[in-house]
Amino acid sequence: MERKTNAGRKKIEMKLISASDARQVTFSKRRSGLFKKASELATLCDSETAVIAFSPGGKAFSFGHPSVEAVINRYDGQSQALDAGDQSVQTENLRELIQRYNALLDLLEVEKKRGGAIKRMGMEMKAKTWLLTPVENLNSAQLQILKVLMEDLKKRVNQQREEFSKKARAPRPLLDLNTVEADDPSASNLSKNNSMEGGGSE
Amino acid sequence: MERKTNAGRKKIEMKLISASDARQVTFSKRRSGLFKKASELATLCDSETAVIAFSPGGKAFSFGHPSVEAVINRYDGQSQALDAGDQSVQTENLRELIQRYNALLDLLEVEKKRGGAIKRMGMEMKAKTWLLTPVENLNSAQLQILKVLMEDLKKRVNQQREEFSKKARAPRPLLDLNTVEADDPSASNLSKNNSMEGGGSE
DNA sequence: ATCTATTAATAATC
DNA sequence: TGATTATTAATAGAT
Repeated sequence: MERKTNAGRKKIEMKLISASDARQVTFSKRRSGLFKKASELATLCDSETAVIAFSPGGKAFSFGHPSVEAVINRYDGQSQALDAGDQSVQTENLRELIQRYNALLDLLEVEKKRGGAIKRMGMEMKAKTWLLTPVENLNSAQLQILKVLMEDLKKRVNQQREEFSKKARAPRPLLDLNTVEADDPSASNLSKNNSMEGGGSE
Repeated sequence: MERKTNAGRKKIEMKLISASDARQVTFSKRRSGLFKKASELATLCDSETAVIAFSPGGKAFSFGHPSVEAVINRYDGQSQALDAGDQSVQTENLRELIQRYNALLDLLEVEKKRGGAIKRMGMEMKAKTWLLTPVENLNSAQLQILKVLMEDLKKRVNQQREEFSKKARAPRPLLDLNTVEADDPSASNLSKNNSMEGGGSE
């Protein structure tokens, strides 16, 4: 007969687990536990909740209710409605959307001039045709590409934001276009942060 | 002696707690528990972790290691190293960046034409000045705005993408410059409903 | 992956 | 809000 007397659970010190194997195992167990807790919180309290955790191997795991994206959007920008659906505020949203969109257009027009030199470096749009298509009519693949483009720019923006966050937490003015105009020539250097991005194998 | 015997813990059903008071209490308790778990995961496994939860009252609570911002950025910006920093692949990145950026410029130029009518709706850029500033030199507030602009477009893209996904699962084809793929052991969709939104005082 | 002995979290109550 | 306590739930260590 086998002895079934396990040592059972023991208390552990709250510090980095040095053994990488054990660390990976613990990560797996606790990740699922954490996600379960998050799920329960969402269920019991109808709370919009999101959890993101990177494994020791660099792989991303996430939980979100109703979705990670939704929670993040709500979190870092009151980006409330804007969705098609709230008939009540549709008009207001439209106005705001137009305003933002135009700002974006102007910004990019300027960037185009700035990038004149870059443009001349031998670039030529490969698929100019679909770029003429209204966003609403793009196919999945095209939208995927467009998404990537957006993320590139967003990333640049976020990096800069982090830099500033360290210095002083911005009051989060959100779309007060009028208030923002003073050119702050406080150029800062990016301080590269992490190393192994591209999804690791788990 | 006084009687200290209370009922103690009991098993509860995993469904929305109808009594708003109890729901708020449960949220508080479980939120702290969730954050503690997240904190432990980060400590034990050196895992970059972030948790965001909105209370029934609509207030946001968050935990992040090393910071919510950092984790989110890494999460939805699985883009390569477009940053200055990786000397090794700098050239490659530059080429790619230029390509993407030009695509973005062209796209938006087109969008500008399309939106001609919109533009005429009485829009005029208020803060054109800072739009001329290189992204690297924008201040925090300006970057915040820029970020919002990016998200608007990204959002539109994502919405469309979802639409297509429903109709026909796209094989996720060409130009997979870098798929932003994160495991989402996503969970259960709860029967969303309960109202009581709106700026709550916590 | 599974299985316990324990520890940790927490529902009910004050 | 904060404690207290009876129980349930999570999980460290071993298989």
